[in-house]
Amino acid sequence: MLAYRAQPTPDAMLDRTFAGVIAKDAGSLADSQPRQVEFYSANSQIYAQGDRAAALYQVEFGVVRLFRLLTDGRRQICAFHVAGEVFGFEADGQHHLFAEAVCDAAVRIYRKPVREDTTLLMAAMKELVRAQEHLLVIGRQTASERIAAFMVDLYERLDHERHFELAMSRTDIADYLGLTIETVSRVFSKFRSKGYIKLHGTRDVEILQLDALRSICA
Amino acid sequence: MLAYRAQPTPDAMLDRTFAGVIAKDAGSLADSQPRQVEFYSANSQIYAQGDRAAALYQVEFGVVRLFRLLTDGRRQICAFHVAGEVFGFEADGQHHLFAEAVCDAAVRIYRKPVREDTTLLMAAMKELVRAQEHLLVIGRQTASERIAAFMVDLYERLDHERHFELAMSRTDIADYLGLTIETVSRVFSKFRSKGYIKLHGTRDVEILQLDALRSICA
DNA sequence: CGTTCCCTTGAGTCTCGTCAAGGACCGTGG
DNA sequence: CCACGGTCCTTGACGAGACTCAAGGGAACG
Repeated sequence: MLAYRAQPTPDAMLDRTFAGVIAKDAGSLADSQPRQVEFYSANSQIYAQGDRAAALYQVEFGVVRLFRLLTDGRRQICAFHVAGEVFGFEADGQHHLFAEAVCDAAVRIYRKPVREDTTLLMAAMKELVRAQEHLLVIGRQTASERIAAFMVDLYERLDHERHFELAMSRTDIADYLGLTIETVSRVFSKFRSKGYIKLHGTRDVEILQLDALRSICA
Repeated sequence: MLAYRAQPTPDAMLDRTFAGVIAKDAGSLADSQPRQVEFYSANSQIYAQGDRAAALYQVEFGVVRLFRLLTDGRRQICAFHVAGEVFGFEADGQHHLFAEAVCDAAVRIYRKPVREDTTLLMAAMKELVRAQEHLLVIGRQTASERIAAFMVDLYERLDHERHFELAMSRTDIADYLGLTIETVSRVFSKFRSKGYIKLHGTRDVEILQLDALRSICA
């Protein structure tokens, strides 16, 4: 039987995706000295959401979970990581996730690793953060919460304009939020009847009560 | 009213996250000549899942959707992208998502952009691909499908060992898959009673019918 | 003016969540 | 060795939220 707690053999580690990449390219991550291995007992915290991010982490043994929290305690784990895998990517100097040891674990820490050309990397990490935040939305939120979050996200991405056109169909919205078009339509109607939004046309939306939508997002 | 279809002003573009990064750092992405802008009419495909990936894309105007498909047609949109945003990241030379224009759109294409030190970038993209695949699981799959996918994923990450220990609690699994612990427990029991798995202890799992689990994943 | 596509609304169903009770496992201490 | 308490897991009954199926409305287009 294979146990996560066991330290993997060097060979096993080389088989693993990230370990392979890193081991084969000793000139980059490995250069980010000082290297350091830290041990974490089960359920102890490695870093918290909001912490300043100044390192990358590679699992030596054990298992690590990355997760986000809603204010009411609902939790969405974005990933489990086993030996060899790298985590701790961030886009703006702070962590957007919590990291904890699932069982006793050791983590190798690469401090200040970002000496590389960061343009692409930053864009990729931005994309990653977006995906992880979206995981929380579709994993742990109700239909109303998802739609409200969607509206607020659009508002913020579109120059804080309260009145905008939806480029996408109800089907697109449903597939984005993990719902059906009927549910999307019903929630739009509910928000309209409550006065949160106004629908000038099916895709022509005006936000009337932004705070109401924000508070629904939880 | 703000319409996605309108071409953004240069100033507006500079405000946007990725555009800002790229415009300010003309020495990197911009060097990846030849640069090229392509137009796509509404609902036309930009690239398909499985296509060889050899470029990055930046939205000039319009909206783009990135999505994955299940064999039965269920679809999960992972992201919408508006003017200035960059997409098309991949981890192993091929696209893991479909990209389509939501409405008429233009996309600037940066071919063969990856001259940078790729170690970190590859790790970040691997993480991104994982998050996007997980989006499909929790956005569009039933409880049984999620658990089956989870078991198969563990099997494949743990050296194809059919007998392994779960490092994580039922609560962790539930939070990872967007379910409750009761539902996780019920599905485990169902799989056990159908002979797909054997539970030597609550966290000591043996896969008996791997093909059955795979076929459940859809 | 008719057709088509997209969206809305309603009725019924079902999956999954909630609440509650009980069982298994484990370390501690007698 | 066994009793005890705590934690984690399982199982059942019930209910709510979202899905399915179906019908109809409305805007765009020829």
